[in-house]
Amino acid sequence: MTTTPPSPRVRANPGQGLLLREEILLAAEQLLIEAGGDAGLTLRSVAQRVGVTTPSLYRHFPDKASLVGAVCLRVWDELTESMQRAFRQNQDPFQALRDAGRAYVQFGLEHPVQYRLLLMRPGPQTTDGRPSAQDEAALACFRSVVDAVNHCVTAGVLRGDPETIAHSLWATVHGCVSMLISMPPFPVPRDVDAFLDFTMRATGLGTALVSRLPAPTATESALPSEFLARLDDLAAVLPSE
Amino acid sequence: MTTTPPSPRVRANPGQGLLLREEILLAAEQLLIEAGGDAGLTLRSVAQRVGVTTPSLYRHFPDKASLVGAVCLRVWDELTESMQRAFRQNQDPFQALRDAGRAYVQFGLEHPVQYRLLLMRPGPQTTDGRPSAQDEAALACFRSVVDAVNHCVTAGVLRGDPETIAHSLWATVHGCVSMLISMPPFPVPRDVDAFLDFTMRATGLGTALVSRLPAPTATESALPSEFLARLDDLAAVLPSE
DNA sequence: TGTACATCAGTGAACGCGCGTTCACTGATGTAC
DNA sequence: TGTACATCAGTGAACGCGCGTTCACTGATGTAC
Repeated sequence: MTTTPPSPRVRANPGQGLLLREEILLAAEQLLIEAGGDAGLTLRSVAQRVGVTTPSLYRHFPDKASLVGAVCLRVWDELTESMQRAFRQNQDPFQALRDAGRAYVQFGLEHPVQYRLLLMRPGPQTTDGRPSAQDEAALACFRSVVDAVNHCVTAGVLRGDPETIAHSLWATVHGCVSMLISMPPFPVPRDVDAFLDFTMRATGLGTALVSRLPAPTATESALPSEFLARLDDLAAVLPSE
Repeated sequence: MTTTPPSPRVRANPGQGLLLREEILLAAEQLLIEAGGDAGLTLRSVAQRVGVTTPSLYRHFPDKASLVGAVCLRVWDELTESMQRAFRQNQDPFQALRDAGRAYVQFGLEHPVQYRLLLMRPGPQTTDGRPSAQDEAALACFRSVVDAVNHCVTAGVLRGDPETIAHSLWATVHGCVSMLISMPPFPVPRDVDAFLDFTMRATGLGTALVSRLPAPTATESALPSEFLARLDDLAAVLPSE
């Protein structure tokens, strides 16, 4: 956003280092987007964008990984907030889950580089044994989804283990985002909205259905005609607004 | 696999360059796995593993990207083959789709680095305008899924646009794999198999259900109690083996 | 009120590394005459 | 049958680049006396 020109920078007073830290984070995120990922991000470019020399960044972050990590932490908070907004704005817990899913997808499509940074990185980016601040932000985000699923269970819309269901729902929306922003070398859906609506409805209703099936049941093979006939009946019951 | 020791290499005769090309590809894939991705792959390491000097690789591949691309091409073929095996071995088209999905997930979990290379790369890796050999291999893989969906449509199990449905199903299994191999900083499912079974059943049955709903219908908000009651009836119809 | 000092944000120059890639070459082979 | 030659897989040394990071420094500020 704030394209600070490389004007001669006024030196911050002692104790005011946080201001520059803030500017560095903003510039880093912006350049992350331009570079398409952390591999393409350069400390030199961050320093230049802020209007400062490169070693100066080391007053605020011990190394490049920490800088990127700090950006990620901030993005996690934004993602969590946009989902929790959906939770707050819905009375019905199933509807809340659906809107949160949409918020999640929208966030991913609007911030593909950041999304990739949070959720599509190669390995477990652990620096040491215990969870980092970034891990905790991610965990908080996941927990809020588990809570929302739990409300559906309490309301009788879903059944079963909330954490497993949350993982399943997350995997589906993550698959949608991931597929759309990674542009694998085969055709992108002609109608992205139709694709998203279809997938999210199928997952939502399918989860409601499957969570009602006896838990450790053997997997169904073919779908019998009686089942298909009842599916047709069921479709007629759903309200169309 | 074939850990060729750095023994003094016998020079191939003119016209036999393909042998070394084959060895290079094998070594490259192995080192790709060890390095965790193409960013960590080094031409020097490939050459060393094969037992040859680095510039020698340039007799077989114009640059590093081409070498990685050639590995990808091969992996696409393996993935396609493992899914088509599932298609061939099933009479019932819905069951075929389910088994293909399982084969897909299994492939991804067993070859995480390669999977990431094929389906989780940053941008459209187009060198020029027209599709590369890798693009065509990916397209062939996707087409085979569309065909399988089409069989389900013909059999009356699914309804609607096969390509949209294929995208939707692919997104779901891709989400599962992607989530499991990327290890985002929140808890991995306690029981991976239960998670996978649940997700794939929900998607399969949900897709069968939603494909029966009037196509461009408004989205359902809350699930009415009548719908939930019928879901219970429906669950009783499904055969358990 | 003036002065010496500690603090610390930011500087300028450079190090050292590993990488992809290039270049002129070598030498064993199959082939044409 | 012998000889000159074209072919081409592989070599050895090096280039040049951009990167993260380090180091000794500078100089404006607030504060203690």
